Amino acid sequence: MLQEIREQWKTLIEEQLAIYAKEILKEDVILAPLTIQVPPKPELGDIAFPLFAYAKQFRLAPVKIAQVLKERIEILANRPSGQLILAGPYLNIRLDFASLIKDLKDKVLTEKDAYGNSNVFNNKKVMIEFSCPNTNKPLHLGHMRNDSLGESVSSILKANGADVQKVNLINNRGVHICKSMLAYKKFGNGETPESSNIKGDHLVGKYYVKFAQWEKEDPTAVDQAKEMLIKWEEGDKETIDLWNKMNGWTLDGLAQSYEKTGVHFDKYYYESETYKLGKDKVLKGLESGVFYQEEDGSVWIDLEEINLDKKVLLRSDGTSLYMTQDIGTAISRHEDWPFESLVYVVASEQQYHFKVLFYILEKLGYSWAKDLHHLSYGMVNLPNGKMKSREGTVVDADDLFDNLAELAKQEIQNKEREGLVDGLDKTANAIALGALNYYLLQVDPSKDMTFDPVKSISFNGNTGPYLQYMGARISSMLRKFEDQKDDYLGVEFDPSLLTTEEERELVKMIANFPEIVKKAGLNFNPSIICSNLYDISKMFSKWYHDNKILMAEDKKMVVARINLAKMVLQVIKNSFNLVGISYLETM
RNA sequence: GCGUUCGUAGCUCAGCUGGAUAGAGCGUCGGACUUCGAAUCCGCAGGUCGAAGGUUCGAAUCCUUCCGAGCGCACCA
Repeated sequence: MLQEIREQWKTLIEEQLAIYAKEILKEDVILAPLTIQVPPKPELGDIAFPLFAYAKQFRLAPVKIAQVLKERIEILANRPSGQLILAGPYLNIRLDFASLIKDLKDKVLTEKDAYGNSNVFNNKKVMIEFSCPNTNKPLHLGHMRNDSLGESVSSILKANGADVQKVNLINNRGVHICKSMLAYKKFGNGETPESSNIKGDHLVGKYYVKFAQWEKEDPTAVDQAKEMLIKWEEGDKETIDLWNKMNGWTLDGLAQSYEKTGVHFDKYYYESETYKLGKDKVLKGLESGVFYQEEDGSVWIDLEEINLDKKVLLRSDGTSLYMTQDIGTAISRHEDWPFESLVYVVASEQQYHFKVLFYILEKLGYSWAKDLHHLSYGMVNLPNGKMKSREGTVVDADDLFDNLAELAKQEIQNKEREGLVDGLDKTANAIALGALNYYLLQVDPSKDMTFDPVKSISFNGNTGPYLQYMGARISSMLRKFEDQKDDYLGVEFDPSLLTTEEERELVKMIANFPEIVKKAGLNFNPSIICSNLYDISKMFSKWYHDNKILMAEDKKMVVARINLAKMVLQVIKNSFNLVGISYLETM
């Protein structure tokens, strides 16, 4: 809506510029397209068109160009709504708010949860892979950033009209899996999650750590793990049974973590099921000459064409590697669901891997290799550096979540709101999750971020709970209004009453929301939604603080402001859905 | 060494497809609740946007070089 008005003005001014140019220069010239901006201060209008770019061609000061354009446009009968403002070298527009608000209210309150959605992806089939845990240890903070991003980007793509399929890949085979199995076999004494009362994924993780200790004492440990992998690939019954048992424990534990953090998938893939296809494809590629074999039997690809070295695809003992199975996984995915785009949400440390993977698939002749995309996100670091499992500095996902939920619970109790809230634990969990998702998503995905376990997650300021609190306050106010609804029968909505600076800013933000959703979708970037969400919440908060809404003296004013609050709430709720924050009516 | 990403306030981050005076939050200090929810709001202080050149009417934003940091370049995943 706002976008249409901008474009209309842009077109009109460009037309006038062209006419003006022809008068001065006596010939047709190509003019640079007009740029659209937002003025830095409200009194300068709502849309800005800088005219510097034309000064040279016109041989006139931009201030003069602006003046002439303004005079000429003002006498035109047919022009878009709004008023022209001269601001030096800028030609600005002040929007006609009354008509904008009227249309906006109808649109937002009719479309409701769908307000802001677009169809820029035009039903495109997009598969998105994220999470991808190993079955040898529990989830940590790094996985949480991955999960938050995966869920959020999926929601954002759906809101932009994509047909999204969320997939997970369980990394359940490989030497690292054998390590925890071997340690369990040696030191486990038949311990189970039930007997030890340890969550399955944590129990398996315990033996992965144990392996690392044992490895230091026994130099044959790694070789033993490799032997186990060979046995596993041969289908040795004892090995497979142990593998099944321990994987089951881990997957149970992961399922619980996913449930708590609101992570869901349409389909699960398992490396154990895809690596064989990968192996076949590598051997076929060897036959067709895409790959080559060393004397020891290992299979390689030469990456000289893309200025890289060479990469091993099958070990000399014939077992598969990470790359081998990823080739198989991609191929079987395209067979299962012929995607038009496949997005891998994987940390930036694997950029090399994906560059090579995409190249290999292209060399193997898959035309869809060009539709593969690595959504690379930055590392989550701790104040003193990287998380290291060996140094015990890994932030465990379950612990972190539980601590946050506990803090939220205490906060509710401190405020003596336990009885007012819709379930203490339920609300505390929703607050914890909102805090976590917002914290992880507000940073540009491509950038590394620092997480301070002590200070990072607060419930005040630019945080998830702040946003939830704004939602709850609006919700509370609207409930009160509904209770007194009879007092307002027949009072019409009058948009011309919304004239304060905050009200105008709120209207603009509401009107601009669809653009924000679009931008977040095209850039695969939830942080755009986050900063917009904070901006509108903060603006609402200031407005609410300085103005009476439900308590306004005049009934018409109450109705006008309540409707604006409704629109703000709708945008906040729709934003919440895109970044994994629960909307709470009370908190 | 090669590749790649990044350097913005004490800390954590916006702003980066060039435009008007570079913004938030946290932290410090100070103010605002008999009034729609104070998990709130307001104010003070805090910046040679890593450095130097270049392109441009205009550079935090684009280009080059340098300095500094992260990540990668495994028969690990």
